[in-house]
Amino acid sequence: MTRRRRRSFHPEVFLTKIGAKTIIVLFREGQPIYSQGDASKEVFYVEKGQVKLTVKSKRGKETVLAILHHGDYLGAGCMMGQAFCTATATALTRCRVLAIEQKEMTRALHNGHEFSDHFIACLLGRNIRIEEDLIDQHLSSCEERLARALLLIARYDKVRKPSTVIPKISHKTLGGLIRATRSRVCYFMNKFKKQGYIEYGKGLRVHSSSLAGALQDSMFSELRASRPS
Amino acid sequence: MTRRRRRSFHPEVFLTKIGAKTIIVLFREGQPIYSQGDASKEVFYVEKGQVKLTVKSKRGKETVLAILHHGDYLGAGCMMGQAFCTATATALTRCRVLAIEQKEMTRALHNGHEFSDHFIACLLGRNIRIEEDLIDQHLSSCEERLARALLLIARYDKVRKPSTVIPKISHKTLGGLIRATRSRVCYFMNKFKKQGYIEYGKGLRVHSSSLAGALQDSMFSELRASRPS
DNA sequence: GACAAACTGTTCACAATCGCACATAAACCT
DNA sequence: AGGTTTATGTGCGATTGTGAACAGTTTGTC
Repeated sequence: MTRRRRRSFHPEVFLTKIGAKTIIVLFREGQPIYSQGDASKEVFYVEKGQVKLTVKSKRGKETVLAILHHGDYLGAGCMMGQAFCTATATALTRCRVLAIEQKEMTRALHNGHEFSDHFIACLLGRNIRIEEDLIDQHLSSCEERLARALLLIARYDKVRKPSTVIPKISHKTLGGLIRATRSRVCYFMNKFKKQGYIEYGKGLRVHSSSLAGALQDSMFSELRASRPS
Repeated sequence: MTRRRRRSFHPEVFLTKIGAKTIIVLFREGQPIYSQGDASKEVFYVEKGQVKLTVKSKRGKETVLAILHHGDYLGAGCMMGQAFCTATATALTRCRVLAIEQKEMTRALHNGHEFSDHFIACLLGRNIRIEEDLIDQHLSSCEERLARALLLIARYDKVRKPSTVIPKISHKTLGGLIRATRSRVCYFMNKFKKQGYIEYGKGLRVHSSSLAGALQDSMFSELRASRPS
């Protein structure tokens, strides 16, 4: 499967080199980076940490669009002239984020092709990922979706094997992510726990190789092997 | 809302200008453009017509990922080094498609910034659209999803008002698109018909303004106004 | 430590949706 | 036309998922 390699390119370094105005912002756990409805005038690049993207409907229901990691861009909509943020971005962990004004971003994209290549690769990667999420929604059962979500979050952790620790992600958040109610998530989490796929209480540990068993004959059964960055 | 404007840029013209090897391919209604599992070595640009993107799971279930129109790119995964097509692309109508080899695509992206700007805009637009689809999956009812799907397909038709004709899209296809069974789609289609939102039998006509009423207090209630290209 | 707030575990009645089955109806060969 | 295939209309039992409730647990704060 295709995962982004060549982390040789560092936007921060490049942007500094060409003298682009950027600001490094640090966020504490739980702090909002931007909120749905805010004016959107800058793009954010996640250098470290995890970010939760949520959307809430008029009826008050809230859902989790994605969990983003280092190397992902946030709020790119403003590059298309979107005046307002369509989602809320919240730091799930301590985050180090690069804020880049739309103008500066455009300038960087026009300075050689190094940056535009990088940005295109990011967009393509994100594209592929959201499409997979959509496919998952359509073709997988609730249980499979949860398993996949856990595996995908786990793979972004520092400790690689045999089990990885996941930061604070509540059942409610997971429910929003996989389109299920909290009680449903709770039910399957305990099922996974009994089966020894995960353990929790004081941090969550995912045993990727065994949890991957839950995805055997679904799409995404290859999640076992691959690793990030 | 943001919809792609400035159709002033024509990939075909640009690619010819820089002497890139491209092939224009014509497809008949129902003809496959590429199939899930094929080697992916080229990107396709839809110049005219509508294309259905489908994915089928190991268990044999099939779902519709998207319906693409003129101005959309297909199979961009190969730009990220994906060796195989993850979906099947089928022409829904007569189509005029530009096939661009991956190498040529890269070359074009590095020739000035006109093309890379255009491509980035397309990717961003597609990104936004898939994200909306995902949000729709999470927050809307089956009935709302169907209404939205019909509105989105209708807006790409030539005849603009007051009602637009949609080409051959079966209930099964619609079901795949909105994550619902055929019988469910049939039920709501007849409900919409009774309410006078749509009419069909020998081609489908969508009365956008009234059908939009079904989306009043959902997200996407702005679908009424905007128009494509 | 004590209190409040947020998160977790579990249950249950009920609504939405699925997966069939069957009957037509329309479209497509030859 | 006749026969085949494909699409539509409709009903129904089985399944899945919802939403609300309530109790227990952890976390954060003063």
